Amino acid sequence: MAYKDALPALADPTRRKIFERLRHGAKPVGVIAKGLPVSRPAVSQHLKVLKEAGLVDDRAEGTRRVYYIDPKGLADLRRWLDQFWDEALEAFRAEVEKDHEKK
Amino acid sequence: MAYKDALPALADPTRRKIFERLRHGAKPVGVIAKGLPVSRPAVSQHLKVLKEAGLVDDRAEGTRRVYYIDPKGLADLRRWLDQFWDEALEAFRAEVEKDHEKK
DNA sequence: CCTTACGGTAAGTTATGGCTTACAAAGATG
DNA sequence: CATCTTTGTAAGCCATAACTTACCGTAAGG
Repeated sequence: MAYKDALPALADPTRRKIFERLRHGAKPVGVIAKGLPVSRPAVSQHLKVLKEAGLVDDRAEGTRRVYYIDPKGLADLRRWLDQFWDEALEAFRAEVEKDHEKK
Repeated sequence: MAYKDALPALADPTRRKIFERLRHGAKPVGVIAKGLPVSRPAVSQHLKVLKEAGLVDDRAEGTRRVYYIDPKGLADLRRWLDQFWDEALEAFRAEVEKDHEKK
């Protein structure tokens, strides 16, 4: 069910940048925001969306909040995609078949 | 590169319904629209977005346009996701490690 | 032909979502 | 304890995206 949240979450370019920045490891909000073309509060809001989608999680570290990728959301997305993949490919083969018949 | 179009395309719930309706085979616009809570022109607009994202393709059949899933867009999305998956999982393991150290 | 069925496009409206600035809370540091 | 750092939240603004109705082109069929 969570892919319904993950897809909109990853649809936004800025949010994708944030997400991709965490690919190699955890980072506090300030570090994530540094270099991005939006304000730090904007980054906080994006992180909230990503968290609600199960794509990231965070942990307190003093006054900082360290964010890292949560595989849960990614796994849900993969599951949905894979389930689709087989059926869609099969249907596509049938389509190509029809196309060739026409000629 | 096309995953950047595929993600926003699949982020919309109505568009996902349309896409999922084509999972098992091709359908003309009218059939797709039937049962959906939006007007037929809206469906046409959604199909255009899906097509530009490489997620569907269409073929003329008399006065009808038959739409079907194009594996191309789906494949791009899978590739992006898989590439992410390995690195993210590794980073997550390091995270859990740190968590346990704290205790 | 004339009409009917089908679907794309244009124009306009409205809701949503991403951004900003301002503010508040909570831990570190002297 | 005062202050500084780091972050989340609130309120408001604005662009965009999803929808509607109206219209047009095109193929089928009497």
